[in-house]
Amino acid sequence: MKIVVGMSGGVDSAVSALLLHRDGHEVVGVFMKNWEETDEDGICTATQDWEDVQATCDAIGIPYYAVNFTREYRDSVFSHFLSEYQRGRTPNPDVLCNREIKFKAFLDFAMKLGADRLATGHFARLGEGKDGVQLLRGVDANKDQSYFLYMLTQPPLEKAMFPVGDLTKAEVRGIAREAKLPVSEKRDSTGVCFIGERDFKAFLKGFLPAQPGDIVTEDGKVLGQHDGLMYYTLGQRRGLGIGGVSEKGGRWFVIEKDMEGKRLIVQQGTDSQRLYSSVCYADDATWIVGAPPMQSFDCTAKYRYRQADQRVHVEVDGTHLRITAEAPQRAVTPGQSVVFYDGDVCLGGGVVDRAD
RNA sequence: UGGGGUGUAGCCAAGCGGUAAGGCACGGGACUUUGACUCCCGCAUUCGUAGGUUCGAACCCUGCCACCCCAG
Repeated sequence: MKIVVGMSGGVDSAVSALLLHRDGHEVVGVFMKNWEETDEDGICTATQDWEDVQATCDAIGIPYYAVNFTREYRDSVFSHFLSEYQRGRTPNPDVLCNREIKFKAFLDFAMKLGADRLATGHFARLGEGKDGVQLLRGVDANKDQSYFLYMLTQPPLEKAMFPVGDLTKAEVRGIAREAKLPVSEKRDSTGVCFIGERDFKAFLKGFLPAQPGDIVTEDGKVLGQHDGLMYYTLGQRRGLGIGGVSEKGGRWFVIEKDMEGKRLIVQQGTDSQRLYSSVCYADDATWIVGAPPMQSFDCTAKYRYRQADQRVHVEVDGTHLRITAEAPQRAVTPGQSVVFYDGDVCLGGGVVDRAD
């Protein structure tokens, strides 16, 4: 088979390419550059990553290319990301990036190159179910990335391959080390995909102008000033700059954003009941096999990446969902994705609109 | 300017003669392909200020300054 491997410059995709090459496939490494800016230090991290991809492909002995989807990324991921923040919500750009870029624009590109499949270094697995291809959690529970792939549907999944999905991170590093891949010891990357780690608030400020307002308690007492509601998210505590207000001495958390009044509402203490909710409503529901298991069903869910599985009941109404959690959930945040699982099978998910 | 009170890090706040608790904030790190949460580490040679008493004071005494309260 001819397989295009999306190479990020990291170990996971490098080992993915290596394993497929060893299996005798015709492998082509392709690097995506989707963000043009340099980081705070003025260094274009993409340059280093591209060099790592070249060195890795040379070490494996496969050809490589670089493609640029900067425009597509900006138009179908970043613009939405900004408009969501503008609305005071907290989007997850990476779930969109997977659907719109890696498994759409990039997949199309791979197909044009004549590839049969597109492989990536995601820690997730694919399975065969009676309703089609299943998306499964990666074997390494600690690194499972199926959460970020929940928006994928059958067409892209039929072309996808996740070679490291049934390996642990330690095994991946071990393979890279044995094969003497140049990136075997490279540090795992975090931060928004393609944009990377950076001072998030400062980054947003570069796109969304400051709109100051009051930081107030539930009963309206003004505790301080904030520079823009969009820079904060529910459940957040750092960056508020308020302390020692009362002898209680607890930490303050954001419990609500009053967009009209430009007020950031905070509450003291970790036990703030206002931060918890059992019922939430989500939109834009998507399902791996194209449809929900039933119109109403029980399963487990993650309200954010890496959260422990939560028992929930889901009621489906078109693309709208009503989700009831068995245990109250902390800081269910509009814009974030709720992703459903049945055991190791990722069913799909939706985007939180509001929580009660 | 009569009386009373208080002045400890950015904010709360312990300390009451023996050589500066704690919390919040903040900074750094860990964790992490979103944003958060969480965890770890750091954070006053100095206690409004100037003197004095004492082997030794943030704690005792005196002057001054600032703020608060009650009287005017």
